[in-house]
Amino acid sequence: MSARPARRRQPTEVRRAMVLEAVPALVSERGVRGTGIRDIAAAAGVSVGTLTYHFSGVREILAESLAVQLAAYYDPLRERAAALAPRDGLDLLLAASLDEETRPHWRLWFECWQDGVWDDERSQHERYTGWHAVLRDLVLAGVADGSLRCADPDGTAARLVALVDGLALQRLRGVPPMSSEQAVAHVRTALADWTGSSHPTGE
Amino acid sequence: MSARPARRRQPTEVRRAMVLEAVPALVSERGVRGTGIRDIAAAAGVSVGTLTYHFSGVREILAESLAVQLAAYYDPLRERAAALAPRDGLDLLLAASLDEETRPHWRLWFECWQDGVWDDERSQHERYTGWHAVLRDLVLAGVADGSLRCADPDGTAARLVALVDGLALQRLRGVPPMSSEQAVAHVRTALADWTGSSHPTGE
Amino acid sequence: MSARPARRRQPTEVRRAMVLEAVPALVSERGVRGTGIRDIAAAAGVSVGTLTYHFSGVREILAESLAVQLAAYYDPLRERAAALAPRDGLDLLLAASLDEETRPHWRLWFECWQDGVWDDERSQHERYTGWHAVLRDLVLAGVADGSLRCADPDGTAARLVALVDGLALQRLRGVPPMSSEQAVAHVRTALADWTGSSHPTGE
Amino acid sequence: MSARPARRRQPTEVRRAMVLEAVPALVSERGVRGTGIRDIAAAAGVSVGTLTYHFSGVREILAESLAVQLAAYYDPLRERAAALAPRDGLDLLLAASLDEETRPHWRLWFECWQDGVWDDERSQHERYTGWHAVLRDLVLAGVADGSLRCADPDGTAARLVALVDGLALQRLRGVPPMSSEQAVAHVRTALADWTGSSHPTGE
DNA sequence: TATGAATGAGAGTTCATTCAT
DNA sequence: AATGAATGAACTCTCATTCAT
Repeated sequence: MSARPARRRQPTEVRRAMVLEAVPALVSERGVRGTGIRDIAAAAGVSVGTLTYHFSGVREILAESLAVQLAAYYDPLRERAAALAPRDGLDLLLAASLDEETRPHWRLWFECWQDGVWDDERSQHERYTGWHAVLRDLVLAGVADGSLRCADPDGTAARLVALVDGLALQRLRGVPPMSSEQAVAHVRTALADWTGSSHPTGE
Repeated sequence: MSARPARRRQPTEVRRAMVLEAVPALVSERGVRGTGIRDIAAAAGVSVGTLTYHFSGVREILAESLAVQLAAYYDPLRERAAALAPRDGLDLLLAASLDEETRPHWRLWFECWQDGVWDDERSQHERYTGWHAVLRDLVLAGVADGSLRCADPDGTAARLVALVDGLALQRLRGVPPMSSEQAVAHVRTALADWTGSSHPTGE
Repeated sequence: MSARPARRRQPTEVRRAMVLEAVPALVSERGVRGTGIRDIAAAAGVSVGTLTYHFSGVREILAESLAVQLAAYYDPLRERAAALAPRDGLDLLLAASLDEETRPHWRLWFECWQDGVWDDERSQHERYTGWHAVLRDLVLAGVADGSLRCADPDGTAARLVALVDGLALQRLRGVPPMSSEQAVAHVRTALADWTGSSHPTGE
Repeated sequence: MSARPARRRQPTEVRRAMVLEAVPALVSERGVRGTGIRDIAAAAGVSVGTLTYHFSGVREILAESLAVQLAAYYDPLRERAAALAPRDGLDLLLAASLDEETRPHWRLWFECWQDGVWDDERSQHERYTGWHAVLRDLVLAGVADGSLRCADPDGTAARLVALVDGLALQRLRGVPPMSSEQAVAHVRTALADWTGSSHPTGE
């Protein structure tokens, strides 16, 4: 509508943040491959030159975007989980990983990983071993306080991570269709089977 | 006269098959994104024109190739499984899905899916509902013959599919590292927990 | 005038030659820096894609063009010189290096050298040590047959090369203006002073 | 308040001079082509905006820088030469043109000329006709005082200029390699041959 | 049926210049 | 006087597709 939004100057950090905000929706819609620097520029309301001024290139934009996105979602979640009893924290984390709103996260995640957006393994390692460690620690804590029973906490955590990944992937794929509720139910069933925990919400 | 003998003329179906044979090795090495029509032409020993003559485009080549590849792997496997007792057939299928040699399959599979190589959902649907149905039927058969105990065969099958997907994905990703043996052990543990089956090989 | 020249197919070597022919005029007019792949495409009457199909990139086009150009000019010249008496051959070579038509050659040469169009030193080395050797051999031959007197043939050749380069550069630069005739006269004067030879044409 | 102290305000002429000082080192290292306005800004410790405020553009910066640079080198040299006997002054000038430290000068010079950094011919004309005139005047003075013998002072000066240019070019090019000493020896040999002067240092 | 030269849109990146602050 | 964010045209190169042969 506006003829020209006029050139608004922003400090680098602000502009970077504004751009990064625009990316996930784009990637969620068109995929990493289909998201060019010109698309990002249009979505962010700036010129391509502005993007390469504030970022080293498309790769950095995507990588940063993903990192920001993941941190924004998981960090508060982890804190909320830490405030709960181990069994409840575990349930919260697993259920939240598969709820309706996480779709863009998973899409971004799988696509970035596949495209090798990260040259270094830092982020990947961080995300995965971090995620795995959080689950394992919660299982251990649950075992310690007697709310969970589990012979092999490390293996259990690995299976939970894989199950969540697989369910998320299937939901992303869309065939066969699986609702968020179904996915969460699946992971809760597995958790119950593996740790003797009954569903906290089912009480 | 010419030093280079003209290429042999082949009926379409023959030529198509010859081309499709050359693709998986290529994709396994360079990925779907890195495999161009020129690469395929060179690997198949034909010209690019020949490819677009026999196929509608690069997408069709990749899609067909994947379908052929998967069928070549899973069809005999299914038959072997069908010849066994349900519990053993189930174990065979799950273990085979994660053994060392399946890496190229998984790579091809994830990449093609991600890149949206299939416009129609036919292949995907076929693969996934087929795969899911096979597992479910085996679980049902095992319950029927008393070798397995399972309240929800459909849900169990869904969880097994997801777990296998997740484990394969993690193996592909490489962080944290997971051996084929570990992956198989994980899925066998889950199977035992969910169906009361003990590992056939562990007897 | 023609709406579209229609797409004419040419064997690679033919097309390459056609493209290479178009380059020197372009570079002579706009310089290496100002000559983009689009300019070359337009001048050669093909699309940019055609250029990158037949060449690995802009660098190769420029490098090849220069090599072809230099060879086309100097090779016959060398042969003609070889057929003459040493003193006359030397004179022919020096005079021809500075005649009117060599301007594009020099332009191409200086610009390509400066822009580092050649990564390898092959071409440079070939051109310069070859050129230097030819002159030196002629001086030596002239000394041998008594038509030239020269204590240091190698040094004399080096000075002649430098003088020709410097004169060509000045003509290219345009300030102060120097005609081809003046340049040739200068190099003949130097030759006479350094070898005791009088001008063959001046007799 | 701010940690980073605001840049000192400077009168235009002061700021211009400060910037121009930073350029030659940059160009000597990265070449004219590789020197962008951002590089200059960084090297001079100012922002890009400051550069375009004080200069009309990058061309002007390079052109000015070259002019300053050349003047700084040659003006004192000319004065020193003027204080000597003509023959010795001539020798000083020629030898100094080719000594080891002049490499950056020549590089700057050739690159700027090639890139057409100067739109006007002012600087070029100044440099070249000035240089030529200085040499010619020294030859004339040498002839007048009997220390040199030369029938055509103007032509001799032209040849000396060309020879120096050619030798400098070859040294810059690096193939075949030529030391500063060799280059100076060549020009002295030529000088001796053309003016009957023996080397002042050889006495 | 087979070829491979030709195409051109689109990719990411560079960079001198502009101009609001 | 000084800044640095913003611009957009121009660059080279990629590549699936087209089509004359």
